Amino acid sequence: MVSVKDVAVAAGVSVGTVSNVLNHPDKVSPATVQRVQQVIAELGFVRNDAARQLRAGRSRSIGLVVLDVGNPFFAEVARGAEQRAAEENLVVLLGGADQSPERESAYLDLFREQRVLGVLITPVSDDLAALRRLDAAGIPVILVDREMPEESFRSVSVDDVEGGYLAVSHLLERGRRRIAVVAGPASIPQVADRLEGARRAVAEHSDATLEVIEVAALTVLEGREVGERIRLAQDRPDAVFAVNDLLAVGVLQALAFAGSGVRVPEDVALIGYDDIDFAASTVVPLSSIRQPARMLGRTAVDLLLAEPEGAGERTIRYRPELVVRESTAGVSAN
Amino acid sequence: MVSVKDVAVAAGVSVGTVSNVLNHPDKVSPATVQRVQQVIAELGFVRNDAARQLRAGRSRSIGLVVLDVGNPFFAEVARGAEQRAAEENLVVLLGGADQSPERESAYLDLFREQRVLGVLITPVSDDLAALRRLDAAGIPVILVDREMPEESFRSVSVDDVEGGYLAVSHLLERGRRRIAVVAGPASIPQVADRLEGARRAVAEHSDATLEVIEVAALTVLEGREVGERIRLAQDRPDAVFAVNDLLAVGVLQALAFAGSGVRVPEDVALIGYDDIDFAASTVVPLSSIRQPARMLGRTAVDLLLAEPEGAGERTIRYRPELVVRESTAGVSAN
DNA sequence: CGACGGTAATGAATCGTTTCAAGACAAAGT
DNA sequence: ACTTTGTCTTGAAACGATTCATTACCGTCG
Repeated sequence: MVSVKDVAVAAGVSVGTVSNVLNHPDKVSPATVQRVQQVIAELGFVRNDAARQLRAGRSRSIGLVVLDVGNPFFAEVARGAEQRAAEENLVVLLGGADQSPERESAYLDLFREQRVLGVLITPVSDDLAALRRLDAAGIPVILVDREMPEESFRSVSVDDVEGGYLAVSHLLERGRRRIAVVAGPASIPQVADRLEGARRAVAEHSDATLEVIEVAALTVLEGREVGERIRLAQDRPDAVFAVNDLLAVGVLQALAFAGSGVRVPEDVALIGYDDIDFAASTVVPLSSIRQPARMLGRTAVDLLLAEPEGAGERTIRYRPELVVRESTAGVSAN
Repeated sequence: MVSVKDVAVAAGVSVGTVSNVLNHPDKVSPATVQRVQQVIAELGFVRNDAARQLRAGRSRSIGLVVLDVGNPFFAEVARGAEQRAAEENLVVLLGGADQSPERESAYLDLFREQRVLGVLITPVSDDLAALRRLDAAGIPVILVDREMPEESFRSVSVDDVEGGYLAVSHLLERGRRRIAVVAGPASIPQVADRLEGARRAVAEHSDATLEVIEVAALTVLEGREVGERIRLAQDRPDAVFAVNDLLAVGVLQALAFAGSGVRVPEDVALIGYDDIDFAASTVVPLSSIRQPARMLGRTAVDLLLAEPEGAGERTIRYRPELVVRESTAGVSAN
């Protein structure tokens, strides 16, 4: 494997000069730059990043740990982070925790060994020890889509309480009163917050009721099962708020097939959360709460790169946005 | 930041011994191991992977470049690769090319600088120069979901010609004769092969016709537009084969909404490709061609890790499998 | 009692790059 | 002619972990 030394010899210059051609071409005479680059091309020299990092003391990469790579929302977040990082000539190491604290922790260890510039993470576990340890070791931690007011971590998130409130208020405005919320495990803070928002909206209408249906995972399949139960229920709700679009899509499939006897939105209105690309194009296009996913990724990188001390915001919170489509369209059922 | 040296001093041993505790604990007396590990814990020492790599000459990571991280099929492939890699204490660097040759090439450069153990890739471009260069530089390249008989790269793939044949044969068996194929850009080899398979199946029935509808990208949105056109067409086909599930879902949405005047599968049968999780739970559950996505990822890693010379297979080809659901169910329309 | 074998521990050399103080050289100024 | 200024280039040190030849030590055996 070709090293700077080989290049130096072949070009008849010192290793220092080769390095300068690579990193500070302005410090080297044009003729020399030319010659060295020629040799580099001929020999097919490629920098050894390990050596470079070793010298530099830190890497040029950022670690990103998300709950689930398969979830389009997080795929979007990752895209945003990558784009922003690329602009700074940095690289994103992407890890999917698949909801498992073990995998999350494995990635954190890895990132530590890699001396990443920082870690962007949507934590699964509530075990913050690992994160604090990173922080203490000088590796900044940025929380993504999660906030912890009492902690010192910087974060970029979307107001989930407001999102939940928006969703359910919208249903109420449409005249719905018997609201069901399909919620994932309450241990997930995003879920808890959206539920809280839903409760607040319902509290504003004395004649409205709220039923919470808890599921084990935020997947299409779980949503489908819940939808099935709703379809067959005696006292069917007239509106459903699913705390994530995957769940909503599942519910929709159970309700909206021909001959189900239930019409969406006429009989049951449905709203999801995240506004994944797919939501815009389900059978009955799905109303949803949009989160600026890509922006979340970009901003997380911004936050990481900002001067660590003082200056910028430490916590950025975006506001979610209601997107109305057919699944909640039409006049009130009442 | 704590280094082996610091640990050595604190534990009253030499750096060599600390290293041995880390890598060959059997060579060190139990008492010393104990003491050193204690100190490591106290000081919060974490190996610097850059230094380790530099010395070792190669890294412990594998590069994976896929067409699109957002596509559930590739998310699955990545999962498989990660699992297998983890078993060998290796790590997968995941890069999404987003269909862009530039991004693909950027990742390859990065992986080269990282001295990855090998690169698993589903190439976007036909420009193999970069891949050959990698190979020449001693970084093995494994093609994923793609095959190039005339090239020397090892590969793991699924027989796309057979898949296309299976799909369309199934439609023909159901009595359909006017087949439309919704195909992505023909420049994508997977697409071309599936189309080829479709042609072969049609050729076996003299009374069957095949219409090819080419789209620019393999997305739900594109599928939807095509579906719209099909719905309104004068001489509507009685069956549609979409070369990927995202397209199929799009087509389905344009056809299968209440009041569209078209029933699936009665009027138009529909089959997709990939059998993504989502396919099983669309409004009209989607028939599809299943590919062992996770296995593809696992096997790619296996291939990479196998003895480079001689011995094992160089090319592994899986067979796709027909999965019948409602979108092609029911008796023949004829 | 001395040689031997085996186990533990050592410390210098090494990987490939970047940095930086110092040197070489030429052009410009006095 | 001699200093000054500035531009290029050099070569050695440093980053942190691993390796390996060497040394130290202790108990055994002849």
